[in-house]
Amino acid sequence: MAPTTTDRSSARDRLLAAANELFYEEGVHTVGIDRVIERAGVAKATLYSTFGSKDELIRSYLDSRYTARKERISKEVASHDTPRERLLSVFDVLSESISKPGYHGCAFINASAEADLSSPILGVVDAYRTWLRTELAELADAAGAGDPGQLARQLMMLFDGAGIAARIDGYLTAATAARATAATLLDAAIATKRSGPAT
Amino acid sequence: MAPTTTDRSSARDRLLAAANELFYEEGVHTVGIDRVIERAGVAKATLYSTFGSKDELIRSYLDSRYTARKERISKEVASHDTPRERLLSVFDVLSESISKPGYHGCAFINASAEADLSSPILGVVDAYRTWLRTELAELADAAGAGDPGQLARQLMMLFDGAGIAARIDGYLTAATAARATAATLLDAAIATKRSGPAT
DNA sequence: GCTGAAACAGACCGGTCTGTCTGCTTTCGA
DNA sequence: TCGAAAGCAGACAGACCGGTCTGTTTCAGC
Repeated sequence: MAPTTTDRSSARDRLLAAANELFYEEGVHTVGIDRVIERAGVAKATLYSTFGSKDELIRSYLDSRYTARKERISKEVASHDTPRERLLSVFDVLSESISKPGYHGCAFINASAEADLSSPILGVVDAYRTWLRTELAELADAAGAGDPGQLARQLMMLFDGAGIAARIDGYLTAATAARATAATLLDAAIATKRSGPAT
Repeated sequence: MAPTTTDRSSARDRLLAAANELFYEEGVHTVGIDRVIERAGVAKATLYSTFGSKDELIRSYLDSRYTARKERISKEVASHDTPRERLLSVFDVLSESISKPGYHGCAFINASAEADLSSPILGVVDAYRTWLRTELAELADAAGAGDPGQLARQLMMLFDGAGIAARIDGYLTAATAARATAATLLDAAIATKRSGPAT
């Protein structure tokens, strides 16, 4: 039964792998179905019997990236002990992504820039961003930030901004700079807690 | 001669206005030529005799936004006296943009997400971002930052990140939050100057 | 009033897109 | 061994794309 499972899922997996490469590198709108099935070595009919539509393939592609990223970040966070290091380590994952050859920015930001307002992919984008923001807020709380939600928003801006700078400006150490900046903001957030909120 | 000038430039201006609305709201790749000329009330041949290609129309659209934004930011900066307020006022322009109905993120970030690597629009995007970064660095220097270039990079990340959060998360006060965060980073950068760079 | 430049409307072309459908081949469980 | 299921290749339909071209209308300057 293992071979059966392998065979049955291989078409789907190969399609997702091909979509992951092509959609991420060139954009979901630019890449046509024909190029995806060609790279996957799969018939067009198989794609449509498996996913039903291109939109659903795109959604699945983003969903698989969401799952992978969630696991990667969770694993990195879990590998550190102090609350401070756990919070800042999220930026280490970004550093890793950026340093990989072929980095082309945040897949979710890119996809949402191409999608129209009614696209089903926005649900996945929202799920990813909500998860990350919540995670950052929890880590910020554990690290002693005065207003964890506010710090999480600030770190999200740094996180997204670093990805943009790396992609567009070729600022390859953006994530390292963002991490250092995050440390500064964390210090300020802790100081706020000690002295009480200003105003 | 005034009427002549008006007539001659009106076709071009109407095309740019239509492109500005449609390309910005729905993406340069999604919107076809036919919809642009329909909204502009211009014949297709006129578009091609004026701009030569869709790519060049897109480039001109971004260029006009670049010019307008440069003027808007310069004007806002000039309206303040203290170096600190001049630096932070850049985020007030972002606040203004976000609060306008139909805000759809940074046009340059969106366009670059849709473009392939050889697209002529990347030149405009790069020109805009280089200008903004340089401007921020000069303002940071005047405000007494220890490392103006570094602070400018940090503020760029906040600036871009706030636009992303506003567009995707509907975080409408992102620019206000980014401005406050920028003030924190400015304070830290000034403190660094006083005490000398930390290692 | 006439001329010529410019903008108009819209047909048209080649190409590409998503999605469907028809055979042919392979595979695998009973 | 056999038959159902799944995958393969590729033709096909219908829509839409960017871009070209033809013919008509408008209007400023002489």
